[in-house]
Amino acid sequence: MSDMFGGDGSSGARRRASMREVADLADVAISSVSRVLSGHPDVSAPMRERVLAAVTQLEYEPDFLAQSLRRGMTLSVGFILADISNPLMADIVLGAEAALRGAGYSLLLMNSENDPLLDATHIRFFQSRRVDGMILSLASEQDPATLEMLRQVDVPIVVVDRRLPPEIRASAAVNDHAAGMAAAVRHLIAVGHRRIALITGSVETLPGRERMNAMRRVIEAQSEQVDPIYLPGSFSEEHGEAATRQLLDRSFPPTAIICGGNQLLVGCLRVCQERGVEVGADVSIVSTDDIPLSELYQPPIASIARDTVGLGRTAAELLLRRLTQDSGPETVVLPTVFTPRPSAAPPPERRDGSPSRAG
Amino acid sequence: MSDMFGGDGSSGARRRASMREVADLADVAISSVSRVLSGHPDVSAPMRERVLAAVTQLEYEPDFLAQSLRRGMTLSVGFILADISNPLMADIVLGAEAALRGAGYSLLLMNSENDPLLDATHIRFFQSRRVDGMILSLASEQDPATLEMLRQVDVPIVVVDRRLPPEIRASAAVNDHAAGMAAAVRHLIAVGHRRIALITGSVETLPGRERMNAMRRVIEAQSEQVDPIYLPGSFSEEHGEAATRQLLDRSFPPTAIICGGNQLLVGCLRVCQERGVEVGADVSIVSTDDIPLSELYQPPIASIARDTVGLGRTAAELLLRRLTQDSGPETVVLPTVFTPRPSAAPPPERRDGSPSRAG
DNA sequence: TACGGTTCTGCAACCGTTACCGGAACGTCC
DNA sequence: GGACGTTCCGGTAACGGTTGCAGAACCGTA
Repeated sequence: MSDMFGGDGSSGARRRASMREVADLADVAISSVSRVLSGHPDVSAPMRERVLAAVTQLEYEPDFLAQSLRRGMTLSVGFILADISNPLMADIVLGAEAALRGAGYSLLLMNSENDPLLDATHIRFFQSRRVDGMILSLASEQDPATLEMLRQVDVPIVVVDRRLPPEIRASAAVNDHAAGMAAAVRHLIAVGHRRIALITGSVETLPGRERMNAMRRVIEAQSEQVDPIYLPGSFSEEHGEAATRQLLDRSFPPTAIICGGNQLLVGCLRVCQERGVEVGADVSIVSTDDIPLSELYQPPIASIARDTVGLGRTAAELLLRRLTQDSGPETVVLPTVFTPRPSAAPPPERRDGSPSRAG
Repeated sequence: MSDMFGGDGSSGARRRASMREVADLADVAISSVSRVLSGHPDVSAPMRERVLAAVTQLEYEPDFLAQSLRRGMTLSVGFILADISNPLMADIVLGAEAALRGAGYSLLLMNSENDPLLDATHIRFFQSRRVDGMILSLASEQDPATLEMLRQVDVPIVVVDRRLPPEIRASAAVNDHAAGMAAAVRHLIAVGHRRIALITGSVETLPGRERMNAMRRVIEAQSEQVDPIYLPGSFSEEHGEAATRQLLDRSFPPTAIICGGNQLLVGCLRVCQERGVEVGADVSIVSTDDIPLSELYQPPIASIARDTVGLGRTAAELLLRRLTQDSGPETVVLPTVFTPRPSAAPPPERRDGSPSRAG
């Protein structure tokens, strides 16, 4: 192994050179090396030459760790989300990572597995890692431990699709879930549905709450008599399945189901197929957060979509703004759009106001 | 702001306490605090008491940065992948992150956007960040700049579904793509297909190469006359679309298409729908890397699946083994399984004179 | 009492940088 | 020629920890 060190320098793992060695080789003080590398004006041309020559000869590269310790910033951002395997989250990370990378920051990623306790643990962990900021997609907006932890945080925070008490001073990148949901519900009512179910995730998150409220408001404002069914739970395939089963088991099942999340949709479709319920005929389906499945399914699934990559990018930009300028917390609201597709069709003929499946 | 510091300690962002302050409060030397916290045996019970009391009172938490600098390890792992928004990659990250987190490590994530140049840049960057190890899913196994960079790396490397020259001494977590692909091709031949196309990604990655080679081997070993078409390219929806178009435009289009990647499948299905080509009837389709779409599509898509989360976990475990014990590089091969589904059906009757099994 | 052996604690160096401060060298002007 | 201002550079104290080493205090024993 040791024969690899100080070899011809063309290959093989070499020990990293430190500033000290550069200084010795260039025969200058260590502080001068620092000045040259950080672009300080007080350096003469000849010295800069000598130092840079030594730097290239030794392939010196500054130690980020030491720099961070000294400068008091790490150029890293902590990112917490429930589950990276959710394509929605993955897109958000994709957008955020690219934007942050462009600004010289890197991303520390942790999954909370939808557990508020893990959220709190991770936040504390990021603190001791000295991240310069955090982007959070919390499992719950209401968990006391998490909120208490957040109050202790002394770096800028940006939440994605969440709303936090103002004293936490978090910026927020959110979607206007109400608009898309309202459009979807109005569409369903317009084509004739009178019994509409919403399967959604935790009401302790902004999307869960807003979608439910928006649907409720639309239905209340409507002159016709519409019968809503709300089934909040978790953003998981399991809840999608269980809720759908429960809906189909009712003596008067809904004629339309809105799935508030792509995992819920997967569970819902699985049960529909299992039971031989024909989507777009026996039951209409609307989903949120377009995934390939919604576009390519037969019939294509109507959905309430949004620019998820853009959401991540926006979150990163909000954080960068707090990091570079020291502005206060801001909130950016991005649109959602409802795209009607054949899965949202008129309900089957009613014969007696009872179970609609003609079989 | 300053009124928040040193307040009642119940909330608000406080300045972090340093070891110095803990030592002062407990009236011991700073080194004693360190010993207590790191579980050194040379500490008397009364001193431990005093120190721990001070620690809780000040809510002291050690600075990871300083510890890393001193100890020479950061407990962090760099992870490079092409694109986190690919569910396959996301699952890998999910598995790896959980395993690493369990061992106290955290994940630094960067997307390479399928650009080998970015791979090289990120690797260098991770070096200066002093990560303790790297997990890589490289855009190309053959890019000279990347390989040269990798030779300079002095921490353990694990590649996911890639193979590197032995002098780089990387561990590898790979799938046995050949087995699944061979089973799929044999199945297609058995049900009567004689013109089979493979749309796949870059041959500069292990899955791309292995899938192609496996198909070639099966066809050569076969007694019947089978006509293969290979369309390597990139793992993207665009390539999936373009390749499918090209296939369908042929005067004798293939009766079966194998998509070597979920993004390719999306592109392929999109074009099939666009052209009104009926999957499982006009053309059979097999895909790799099960996603919800393959299971729920009508007809369900036959696929060559694997445990992607397990792949990520395995990669993490391989890395941990190198970090804790200092064993040499190892390779772990995980299975792939072919699941026949209705999308892989016998070919339609031929009119062009070539043999066909009368279904 | 003198001695050796434990057990505990503090000092100080060090990890690799940055930034402040002071001083040397030089030029300029009266 | 002395006072003063620039320009450039080196020394050194941090940043917040860890750890080898030396020494103090205490014990038992001869």
